[in-house]
Amino acid sequence: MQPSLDTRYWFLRDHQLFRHLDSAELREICVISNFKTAKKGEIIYFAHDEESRVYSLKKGIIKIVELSPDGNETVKEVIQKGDLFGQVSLDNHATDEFAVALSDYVTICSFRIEDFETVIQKNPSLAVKYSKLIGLRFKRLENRYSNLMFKDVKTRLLIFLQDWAANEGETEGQGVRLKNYLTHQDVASLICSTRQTVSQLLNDLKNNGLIEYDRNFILIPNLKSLNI
Amino acid sequence: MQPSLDTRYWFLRDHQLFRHLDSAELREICVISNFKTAKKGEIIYFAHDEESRVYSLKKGIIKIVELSPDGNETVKEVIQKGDLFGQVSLDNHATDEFAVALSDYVTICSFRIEDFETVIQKNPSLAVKYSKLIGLRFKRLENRYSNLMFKDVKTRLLIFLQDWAANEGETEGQGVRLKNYLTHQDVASLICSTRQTVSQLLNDLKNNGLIEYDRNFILIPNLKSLNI
DNA sequence: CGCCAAACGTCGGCCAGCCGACAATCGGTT
DNA sequence: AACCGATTGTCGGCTGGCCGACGTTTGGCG
Repeated sequence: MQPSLDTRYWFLRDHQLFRHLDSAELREICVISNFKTAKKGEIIYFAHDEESRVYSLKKGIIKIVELSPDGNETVKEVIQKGDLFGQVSLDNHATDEFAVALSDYVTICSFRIEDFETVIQKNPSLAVKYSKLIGLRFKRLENRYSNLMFKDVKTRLLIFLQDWAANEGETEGQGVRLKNYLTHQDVASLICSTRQTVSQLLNDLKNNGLIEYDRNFILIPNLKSLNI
Repeated sequence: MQPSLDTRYWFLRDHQLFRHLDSAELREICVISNFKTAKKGEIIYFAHDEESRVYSLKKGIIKIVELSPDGNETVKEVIQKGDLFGQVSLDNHATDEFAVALSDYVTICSFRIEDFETVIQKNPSLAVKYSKLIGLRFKRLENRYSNLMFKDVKTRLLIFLQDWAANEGETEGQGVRLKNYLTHQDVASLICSTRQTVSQLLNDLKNNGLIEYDRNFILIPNLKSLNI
């Protein structure tokens, strides 16, 4: 089940958080780490049904989902390779989030938060890096919040597409191609709107020649023409 | 201008973040700290017009304000004694936030983020505490975000009042009394609504006997009757 | 290859709450 | 005590986009 210590070592070594550690420190972390794999559609964890953990995504794509008050699932975040998730605030509060694999071959690595704290205590520079990482996420969330306050749905969708393109787009000619692993419902949930509205807006964009898409990809022929 | 080292020492000693440090460590921090005072209405800092700093509010109440795209000021946060603000994410990105004193005798203490990082590096347990502090703020923001998505304005206002009462209310008989230092505009901005709507809703509550208020105070006779 | 659930497309009704407008009230100032 | 800017009270009109409804398309699976 668990990969060998050697494999773990190499997994961890290329994480931004651990890169600068020397090899003895890294081996120590290998011992407390825990790996899991999953394939598309699988639910990876329920935060509340085991001890609190910090997770890091090594491979694949997942979404963090929370059940909304009305029982529907809402997507809180899409996690990319290298991102941290789970109890990043290092407290023990239960949440009703869980993660869903959006691609095959998802690999995640986790630490009990107690262990993780110990590691931070021993490696102060890791602590600073970790603080900065959380700070960055804080800013991202602040940004989303401000978009939600000031921008209408159409603008939020355009911003979303641009961010997505910036992070994962592969340039194709003058444009950008995205692998489309999100449903309209997912997108709606991420930009705080509804499936119908997203569907409608995407088709508007398509009809105006600003994007092409189907279930598998989104192509933005000219990023700059997606004006906000 | 700056208070004596002794005064600083006592200021810092009762901060949750520094409480557990021994006195030598604390004295070191005193040296790199910087104090400022302000009175009601004064603007305390523009984040972008000096080097990046982390601030801590020692005394009084302030609001963190950002100019919204349309030029109006929006209140991002109300800061209480002991809270951290400024570049808590420890990066150097300029923001166009500033702080406004809402009470007289505001005292804040600040560190250059470079210095603050050094302190963290030297005190790993401080690092963990700091990470947790940011984590906590992250959760608070997440919570606001989720309210904004799922609750209507009336509910957001009720939640706001309950939080406010929980944090700063002085019990009075069966109820809670709040010092009202926020304008309707401030409240609107904090719960993402408009002045008019807040005004209207507060008067509805008043007419239904759920609260009493004027410009100086808000009295909630029975917290539980403020049902959500 | 046909079946079925999941995802997408499209329409119209509807309403929370934003917005402009203006009056009333307060509190600080000279 | 009269003045003035800031804050609050109140009214209607207007609309973004939510919501239910229903049909169509897709892709995975037996």
